[in-house]
Amino acid sequence: MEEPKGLKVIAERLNLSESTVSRALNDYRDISARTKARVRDVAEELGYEPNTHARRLASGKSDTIGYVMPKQDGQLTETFLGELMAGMAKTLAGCGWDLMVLAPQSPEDELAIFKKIARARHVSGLIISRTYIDDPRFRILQDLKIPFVSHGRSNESANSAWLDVDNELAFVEMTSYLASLGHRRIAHIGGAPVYNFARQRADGWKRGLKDSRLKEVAGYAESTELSFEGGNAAMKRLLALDEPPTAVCCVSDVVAIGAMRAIRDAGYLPGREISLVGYDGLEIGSLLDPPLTTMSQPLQSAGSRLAEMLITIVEGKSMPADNQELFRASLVRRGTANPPFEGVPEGREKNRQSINSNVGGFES
Amino acid sequence: MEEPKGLKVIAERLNLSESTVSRALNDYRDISARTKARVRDVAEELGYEPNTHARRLASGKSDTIGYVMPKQDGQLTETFLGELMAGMAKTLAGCGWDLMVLAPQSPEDELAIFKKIARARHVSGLIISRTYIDDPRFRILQDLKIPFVSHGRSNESANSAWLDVDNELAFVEMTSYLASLGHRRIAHIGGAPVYNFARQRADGWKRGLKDSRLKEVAGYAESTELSFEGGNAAMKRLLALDEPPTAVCCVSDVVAIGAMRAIRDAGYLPGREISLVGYDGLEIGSLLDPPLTTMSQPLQSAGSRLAEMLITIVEGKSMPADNQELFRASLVRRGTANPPFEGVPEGREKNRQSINSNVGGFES
DNA sequence: AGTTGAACCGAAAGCGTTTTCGGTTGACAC
DNA sequence: GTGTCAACCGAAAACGCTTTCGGTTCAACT
Repeated sequence: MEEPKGLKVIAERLNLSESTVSRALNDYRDISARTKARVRDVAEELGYEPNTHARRLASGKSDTIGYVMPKQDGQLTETFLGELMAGMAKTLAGCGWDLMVLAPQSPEDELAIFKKIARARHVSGLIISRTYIDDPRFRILQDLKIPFVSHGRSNESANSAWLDVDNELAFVEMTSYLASLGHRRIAHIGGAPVYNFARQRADGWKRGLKDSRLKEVAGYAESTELSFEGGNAAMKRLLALDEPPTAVCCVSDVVAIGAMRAIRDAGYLPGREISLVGYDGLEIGSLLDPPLTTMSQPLQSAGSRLAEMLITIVEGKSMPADNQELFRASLVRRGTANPPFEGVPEGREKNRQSINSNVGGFES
Repeated sequence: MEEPKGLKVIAERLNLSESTVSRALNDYRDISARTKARVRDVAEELGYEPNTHARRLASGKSDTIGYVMPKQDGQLTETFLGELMAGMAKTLAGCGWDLMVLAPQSPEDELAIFKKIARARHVSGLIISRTYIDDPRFRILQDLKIPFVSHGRSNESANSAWLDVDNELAFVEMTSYLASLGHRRIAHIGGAPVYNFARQRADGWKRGLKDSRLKEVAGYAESTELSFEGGNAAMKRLLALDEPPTAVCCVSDVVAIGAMRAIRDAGYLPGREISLVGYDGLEIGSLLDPPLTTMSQPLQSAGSRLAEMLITIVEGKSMPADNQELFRASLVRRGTANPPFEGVPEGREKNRQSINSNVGGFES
């Protein structure tokens, strides 16, 4: 009853040897075109599919890369995971590679996983994300000789492969944009300084200020956790200053949304008394009132590119250090960044309420 | 230079045969405890890690399950992917299994993937999500004899394994809750009727009406796409009715947020003139003003459970039909569901603005 | 003393590929 | 005719593990 599979049957069918069939299928060039065609036909007809494990055992390759999921510390921050992984899986599948998900439960667990991979080699490369300024994983992976590319840079990433968004540039642009609108008191709500992107963004803000010949006011550099509450609390601190800022660059959309809340609670309107720009390009930002101005980063394509880079590295076609790419974020103008407020009488509030709102108006 | 690995070295070290070592490591019971201990010690010392491919080839098992990603049709809907996959990966890793991501680009592509898996058997089971009322995948997978469990039911799921949230019950509760607040005109904004969950939720709404002895008003059953715009448009249609509803059950949080917008644009306040309940428990809902009342569903645990179920099925320890589980969603009371509006004079709007707001007030 | 049967271990046959190393052709030139 | 060189293909050895099938030993029971 069990229909025998494998190279064997197709070899017997054609009076060829298994090795010939194998090479025909793999397009070796010492097999005649005619034979290749015959083999392929029969393979097709039989619905032959090579046994992955046998192939990988024999060839010593695993054709599999792993994605190390960042620790789950919130719901919103993971919005990008789906897109990123879809991008990776898509291009990997195109090359016949597999995507394996690794979800370490702790740093020790992560290390154990790395070590296991280094020995078993059933995964030939890794993609890591959420990099720290000083990220031990870079050294560990290099020492273990596990090919990898990181989504985000680090102090340790000089010789390794990475794909990053130019966070600094994004925040330079963001800051300059606010300055060009006329703002002179521009603050920054940043993330925990262990994250590399947090540093980059803070640096960008500083450079942006400098470019616009603005001085960094004391107390304008806030740092907080990447959450709604964090943004909320940081904004409150900014509002409590003697001279509160008129515009704020936020390290993420979620933080910006928290900040919006604080602004509202203080009796102001985000985008009017205080302008605000977020980062991430979360779709949800466009549903707010007013819709959140933000910088959006490419995600699907990042996943796709990460996969491509890793494949060429694993296959030895390029060196890690030759695979370093910077993507650009782009400004999404919505409703929370406007010229500085000019003390319009209270009565006009109603008219400004839907300022720059980009969501469809009421029709009927 | 190449340090030889494998069972061989550890066998030689102990003057044992490879087969004995293998069985010792796999805890066969015809190996003495003493031998097992010795073997384990040496294995430990050498940092031995079995070759996954060889093991899988020899044993005929793959210890891998695949997760079929839903088509990417939006950003927000994928919020749950990260959590779900983390849950799966976590429990799989606990059993030494791997999680592989499959991202079909089209229905045909999906079918091709299924066929390939059926032949190559390098993945021993699948988890699918986003089920349709009539979902061809159930039959296909059964015909191909690929073990699977679905996250969500279907008309075809009677004999297969699934894990679902009791969508109907959730919407019964949601509707009853609104009725208990005093609402008598309760509408529903549902999703595309191809999705099984959309039907279940609509059914729940209807049953909830009946339970509360309310009649289904003509025009109160809206159906729309699962997006902000969809919810927005549907709500507008409801508002245009001669007798608009005083409360609306929304098929998802995103749809509810769109509906909120329409309510605002019509000059009303969500949760005052018109109450609203969403579904999904998205964290972002709590950041809105007023914060969105919603039903939240478990996600991490769902992923975890899905994985567990699939493993027992793949290992033949239980039948698919014996693995059908219903989770419950729970009501998250926030600010958009309140007793019907009693025509309070316009002036009081300011006071009601932050009704039931659950976000921290202004302190300083 | 012979039989039985645990308890423990080794030999060897796979598992389904890839890949190395030759071997056999036939053509073509010398 | 002998040599040479492509062009094709087969035999067989890996790859590193699992698992079946026996074989030996030794205690315990007739």
